[in-house]
Amino acid sequence: MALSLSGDDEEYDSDSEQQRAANRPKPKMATPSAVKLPSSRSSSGARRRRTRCRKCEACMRTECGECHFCKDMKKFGGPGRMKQSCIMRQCIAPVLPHTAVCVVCKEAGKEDTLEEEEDKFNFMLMECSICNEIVHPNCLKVSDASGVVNDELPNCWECPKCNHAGKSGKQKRGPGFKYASNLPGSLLREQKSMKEEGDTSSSVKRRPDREETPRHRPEEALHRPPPMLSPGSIPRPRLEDKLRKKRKLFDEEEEDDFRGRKQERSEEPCFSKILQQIKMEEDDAYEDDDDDGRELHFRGFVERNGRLGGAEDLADDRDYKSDLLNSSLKMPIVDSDHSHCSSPQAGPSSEGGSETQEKGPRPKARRKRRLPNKELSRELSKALNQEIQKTEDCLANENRQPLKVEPESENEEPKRLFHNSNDIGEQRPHLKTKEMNGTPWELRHFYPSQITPLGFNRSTPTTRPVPPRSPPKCVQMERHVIRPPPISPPPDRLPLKDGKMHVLQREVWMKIFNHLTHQELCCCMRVSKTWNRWCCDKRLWTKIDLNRCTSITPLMLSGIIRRQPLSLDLSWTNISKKQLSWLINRLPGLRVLKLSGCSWAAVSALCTSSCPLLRTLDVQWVEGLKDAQMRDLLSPPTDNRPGQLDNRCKLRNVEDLRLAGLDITDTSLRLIIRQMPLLSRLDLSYCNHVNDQSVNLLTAAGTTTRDSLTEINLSVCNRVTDHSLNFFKRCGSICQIDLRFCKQVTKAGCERFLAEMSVSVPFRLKEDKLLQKTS
DNA sequence: CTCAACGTGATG
DNA sequence: CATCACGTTGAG
Repeated sequence: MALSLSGDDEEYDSDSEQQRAANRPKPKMATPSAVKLPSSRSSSGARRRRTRCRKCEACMRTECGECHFCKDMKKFGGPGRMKQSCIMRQCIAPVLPHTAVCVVCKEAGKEDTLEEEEDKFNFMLMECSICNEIVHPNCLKVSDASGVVNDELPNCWECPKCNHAGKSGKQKRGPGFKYASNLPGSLLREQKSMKEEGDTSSSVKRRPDREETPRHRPEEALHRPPPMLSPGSIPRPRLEDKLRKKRKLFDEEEEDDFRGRKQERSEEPCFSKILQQIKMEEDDAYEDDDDDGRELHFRGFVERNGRLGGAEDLADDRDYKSDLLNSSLKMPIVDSDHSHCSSPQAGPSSEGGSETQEKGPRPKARRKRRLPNKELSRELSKALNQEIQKTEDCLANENRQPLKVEPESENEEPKRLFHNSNDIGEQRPHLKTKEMNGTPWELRHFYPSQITPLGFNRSTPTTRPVPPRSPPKCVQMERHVIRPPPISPPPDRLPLKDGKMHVLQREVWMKIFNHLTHQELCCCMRVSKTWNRWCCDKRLWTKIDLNRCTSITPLMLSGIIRRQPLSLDLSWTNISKKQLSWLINRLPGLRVLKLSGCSWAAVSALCTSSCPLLRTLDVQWVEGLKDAQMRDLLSPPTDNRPGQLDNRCKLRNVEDLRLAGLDITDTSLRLIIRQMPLLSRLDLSYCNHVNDQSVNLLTAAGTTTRDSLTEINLSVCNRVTDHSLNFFKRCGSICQIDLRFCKQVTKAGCERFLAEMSVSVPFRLKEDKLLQKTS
């Protein structure tokens, strides 16, 4: 990244001067801001500036070249005045600098030298978010005053001193204190927070963040369920039933579990035997959960406290899959590389103090979740939001549909429904369909059932889910920490109750976990902190299927990122462009992406994001995806400054392309032929514009598809005739030609093809008009 | 040393 | 408030 463009210096200087002359009459920054500290944090001297972790998704990414800050950079031709990191590269877990030392013993963090989690914590450097002091917890001889570990930032806590002094939250926190979740790199909104309502101390800190942004609730839009999805694969429960169903997912007990105390967790039937043995990292396991995984807790809390009417419904509308994923999101922050993991934790921290008390003797520090200090990287957040908003706006325009969308009013609606709740509202996916404004949009995509005669195991058309309205104002997008997926997450062995270690090593457990379904994995993740961590191993989540999931929530998105799947199925979901874009940018290794039935608005995220490793792209039945859109999808990035961006097709490595049901013509096919040299499987079924000429193109001399194509699906392409079969004879690698339900293809034609091919490449008719190479 | 970019003050 | 600007810190 450190592209050195020193040659620009002169230009920079002069430019800078000019600019200053123009914009800043008085360069009066006499005071070096980084040195002179505001009085508010004079208590303990200068803060150490944090630095990139270099490991998180964001850090691993390259500069987008498009954001505000990138554009400012000299290497992108900007003046270089702002000196800010690319918004997509904002580290989500900034660490203390290597040079940081304990104020007491003057030594660096020593956690690496220790095995025991607890030791690790005691010997790692912790920076107080209030007084900024950096110490080894062990060096503080305060016995029972507990520090409050901040989950959002590695090595960050409220030290016992400050915590004890009763300082709280923002008031005491230095103004510049940066929380990871504030970073644009983690732009998802948080879904935590209900429990925080009862959290006296923290509510002080957190409420403001919420209250400052009560106006729009992007989530409500996101959670709005699409109209009646009724695919066979996933029964769509009635709202009232969903909660129950969802519970079934894990176990009947779960519910009680969550309603009640988490200690009962070990009752989960599926593993109860083992569980008894496992050292309950109990409170940890749960409370450790990352913010985004707290919905269930949250519900428990709400119910327990009886504060919010209607809390019962909270999860009711949650989609089956969203529940699955969300619950599985309950990952302790500890799975990040930063090992404050060892730190003991408590959950909802000071909820009326009950938590802490109940727990009896606790380790020194509790964990507390905090809402990000919004003030802090506000700028960056906004930068990102604006970028996003910009694209969304453009998109909205370009996709202007007959019916108008009224995001504002849409977003208001839920508020009335859930008065109490900024927070609740966002947790509820369930505005009733009718509240969705009856947008014709979804209706227009009601494909007649007859169009799905084939037993594709692919998505078949149904009603489209309603796309989430993009939040009218991005400002409200709160941040959500996403931590990189753990790689072989420690520890190596499972701690048992008696202090011993389980005989099986992690990798053996992993083999076992490998046999579990995702549901079961989610179940396991609630067992203990260790299991939680292990079960989030991305090896266990290579494929994530959210097909027809009515509501893609931020929690799910972050869960996906953490698991870094190779294959992601978002078909027939209402994912938004913003969400998809966000995802893609964070899934650099994605191989398979299924977006069938999504809106072009969403799919267009692919135009601006790059997924170089994508092998399979399924965009069948994507609303509004026609030639023009296909062009956008396939054209190289528009910003082609030399040496800056890859000017090859973003989808150049796609081997399997599914375009069923699209109104595309040969124009698109030409592009595809040119841009996807590796294309091997092509699904053009239900493409009414596809005809013999299209096949001619695909198989023409000089095209790569001629040799690369192995399977082609032209079923229900009524303009394709027997003549196409002649073209296929030129295909060197073709193994399967699906012409089922092509009215103009005759059985005789197929048989003629078989006969003629039999000399060189024997084919057979697997089904009527389905030709397949034998052997 | 250079480069990146954090954190915060100044400005509009 | 949002945005710009920049001294300085931190990494290499």
